[in-house]
Amino acid sequence: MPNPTDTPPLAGRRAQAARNDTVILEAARAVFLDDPKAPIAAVAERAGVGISALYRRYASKEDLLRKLCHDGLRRFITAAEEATAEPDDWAAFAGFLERVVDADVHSLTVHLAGTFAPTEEMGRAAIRANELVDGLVERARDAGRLRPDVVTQDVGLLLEGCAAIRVPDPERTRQLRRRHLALLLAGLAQTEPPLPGPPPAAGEFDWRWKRSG
Amino acid sequence: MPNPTDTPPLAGRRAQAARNDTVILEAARAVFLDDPKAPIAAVAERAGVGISALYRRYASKEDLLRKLCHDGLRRFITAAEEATAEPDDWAAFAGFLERVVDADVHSLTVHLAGTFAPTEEMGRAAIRANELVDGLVERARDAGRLRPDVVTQDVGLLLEGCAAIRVPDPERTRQLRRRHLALLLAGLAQTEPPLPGPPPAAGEFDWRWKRSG
DNA sequence: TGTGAAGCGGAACGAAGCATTCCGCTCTGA
DNA sequence: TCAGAGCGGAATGCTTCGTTCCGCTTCACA
Repeated sequence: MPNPTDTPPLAGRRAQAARNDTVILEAARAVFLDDPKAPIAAVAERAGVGISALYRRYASKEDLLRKLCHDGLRRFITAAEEATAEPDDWAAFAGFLERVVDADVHSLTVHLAGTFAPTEEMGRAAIRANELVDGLVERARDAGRLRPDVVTQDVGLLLEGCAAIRVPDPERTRQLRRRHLALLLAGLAQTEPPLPGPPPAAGEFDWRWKRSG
Repeated sequence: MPNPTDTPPLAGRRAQAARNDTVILEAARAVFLDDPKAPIAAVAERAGVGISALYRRYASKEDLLRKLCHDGLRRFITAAEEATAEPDDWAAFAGFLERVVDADVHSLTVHLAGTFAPTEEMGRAAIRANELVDGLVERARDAGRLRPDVVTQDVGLLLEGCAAIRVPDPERTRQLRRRHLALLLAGLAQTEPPLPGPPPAAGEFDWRWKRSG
């Protein structure tokens, strides 16, 4: 095995393989975002590679799905961390939502749930993500910019709503979701009328992660 | 139990069959609402009947789906008509949305789209539905209660967002959707900040109705 | 320049899921 | 009494899909 970090050749078979790594991942992302139940072959086709190029990298479809979801979770956390750095409390909160919607990250983590067995590390990442969102919500609420009857779990619901909006063109999808989000943000900034019903609770969405979905 | 001397027999085989008509329809509604790609057998099981009871009534799965969607469209129109009768412009608009969300009608008409060939009558019904929603939007907007940059197509998007929220318990699902809707309504009643991006256009969602979904 | 194998394309395979059909049974209703 | 409406559910034939396998190409290295 040659050292991968030592003057890596950028052309030839190896380079092509390295390039395929990302091409495949991007294709998988696009395909499963479009249809979480898409066949493996669709990913291969989209990536412009054969099926064996996929199976050389991932032991099974579940493996690929897990990797994809884990990446999505990481992106989610990055978005939350970046937003947290914003000094203005409301801008931090709103900016976070915009980032997540733009990156289409919620679909990745949620619509893929239940199609694979999550790792322990993903569990930890999920907790971390939750803490970050919690912080953003609390800040915005304490600053009086966010309605007081909103809880952290509302954020997930709200992202779900945005993720549901989809048209064939990805860029147009992004625009429409932004429009929807703007509407929600305008509602979140109000204090009246109060939100009806019991607020969503912490474990109320864990069922998603149970197998066979 | 024998029937009193009445012309239509309400007990016996015939009555059971008549009862099955509605039982099957309700089961189908519940099952396909939960999973638009559910197998026919799931409907039969839920209804507590055999498969042949289904095929006696509908020539094919597509037939059943079409009937279900058409019914949903009718419910949608009824909701819009009832809401239109409300004198207060905002209450009419908000009440319409609440009705549709409560009846879970949007999922029926939209998530099933593309799984069957629509009839001409359904096309007419869709136009009628659109006109009704248009009227409700215009009224609320002219009354100054609804933000001026909202268009009729936004309503579909917004219902889509609500329909995306789901938990295993139907009643809890309804509650959470109501909560989400309340947030949206609070946003819809604001005028600032304006909604970003080009508003959704009329034919922008027709692709749903093209086959093979 | 020879060679072992990494990397790959895509056909082949086997399992699963599903719409639809079919067979035989049970009652009904006249 | 009995023809048949109504029905349950196994059987059928097809499609879809995950995964494996085979043989070819190309590169790294001697």
